[in-house]
Amino acid sequence: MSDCFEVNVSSSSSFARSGVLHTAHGRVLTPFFMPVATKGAVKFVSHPQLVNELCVECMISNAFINYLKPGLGLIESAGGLHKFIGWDKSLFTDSGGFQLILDHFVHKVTNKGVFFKNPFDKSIELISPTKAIHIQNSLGSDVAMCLDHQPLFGKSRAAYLDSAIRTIEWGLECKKAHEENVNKTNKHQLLFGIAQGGIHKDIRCKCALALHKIGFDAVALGGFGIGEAQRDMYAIIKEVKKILPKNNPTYVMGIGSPIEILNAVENGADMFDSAYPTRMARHGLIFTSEGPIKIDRAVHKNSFFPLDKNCNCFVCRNHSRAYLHHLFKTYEQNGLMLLSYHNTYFITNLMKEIRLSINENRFESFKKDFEKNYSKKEN
RNA sequence: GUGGGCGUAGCUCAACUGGUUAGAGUGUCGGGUUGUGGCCCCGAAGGUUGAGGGUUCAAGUCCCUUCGCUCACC
Repeated sequence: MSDCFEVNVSSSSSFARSGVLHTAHGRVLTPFFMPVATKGAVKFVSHPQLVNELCVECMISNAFINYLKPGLGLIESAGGLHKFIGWDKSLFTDSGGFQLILDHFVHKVTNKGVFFKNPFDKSIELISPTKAIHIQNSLGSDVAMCLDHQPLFGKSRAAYLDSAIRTIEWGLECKKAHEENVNKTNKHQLLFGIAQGGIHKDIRCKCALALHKIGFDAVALGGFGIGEAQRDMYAIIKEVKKILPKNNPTYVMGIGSPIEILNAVENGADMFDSAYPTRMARHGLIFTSEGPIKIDRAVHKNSFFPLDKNCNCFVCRNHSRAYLHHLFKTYEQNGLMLLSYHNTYFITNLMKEIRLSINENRFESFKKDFEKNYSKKEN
């Protein structure tokens, strides 16, 4: 366990806490949410918007996807992923392990690693845990994630146990590769392990503890948001928190809906990433303080109200639902841009308010008020 | 004017020699979407088969009349 994370304020009535994550590209206040920049860009949200207007301090890219295109050679020539994409703040990379559950990427999985199908030339290639680390070393991200293994939701307990054991074995290999490799572009790259085990508390806890003993900078929780009940996820987060040191930054991977984030924070989560806010924006589902709305619904066609009357983002200050409905229904790209902007603002603003409420020791009441408003369903 | 072709869901089209309750795509209206995908998935509504008459146990389908569109030739 490194000293990359420190807790500042702990809630007196829950596991919620605020703190700071230190990376080679600066400090990130926790709890925070990372927008997903799979190919080095958040879909439909520009870097200037992220930095200047949305105050995003950290995002996550995908090592495997960048490895396929444009390839490591080009990114190394540029001086690493930060320089290639022009991002001077903290940057995580996901190993590509999550793509394990996507049929069109995976040929087969063995103890050696994942045999991926390259979608561009149809070739099959082994991504071993070592290879996954070498790729992320080359990219030079601030935080590299181990290659992990997760079954599809609903598999047997035995399947979850197998994947947890495999994830630990792969974690050992990742740690070894990370220590041996002389990093070209980021000498202070952190390495996080990922605990698996589905909703089985004992498997999760044993997996998390084993990973902790390997000596990662943090143990994250993976494999959520794929079909399990939300209360099961919160229970797992709480159980894992109990057995890991207080200064383990708890990264709950793949989670991004407002209610889930609030409950995860209540149970001790410190960081999140998810394509959910931006993907939902592209699909027309918009977060508002009074619950999610679908902008393509006919009810918004003649509405000159903003998406969210309580939101202070550029879109809500300047545009009506009628306009955004029109852009969305006519496939105008600016519609996707404005909606993605709003959803990203909504989540980053939520995180800001969560941090503030924890620091002022009123997180529970903030959460209660938010949830009450969010379930109004008047939209 | 003469001859041919075509009129079926909002739109584009299916329906073998007449034979269950006229289907599909798209669009419309709902719901889903979480560590690549601008997609995709699920459900619902929507038809006097241009109109009128006839033959038949039975007509979107065959016959007659009529209206509309279209092509060719005068």
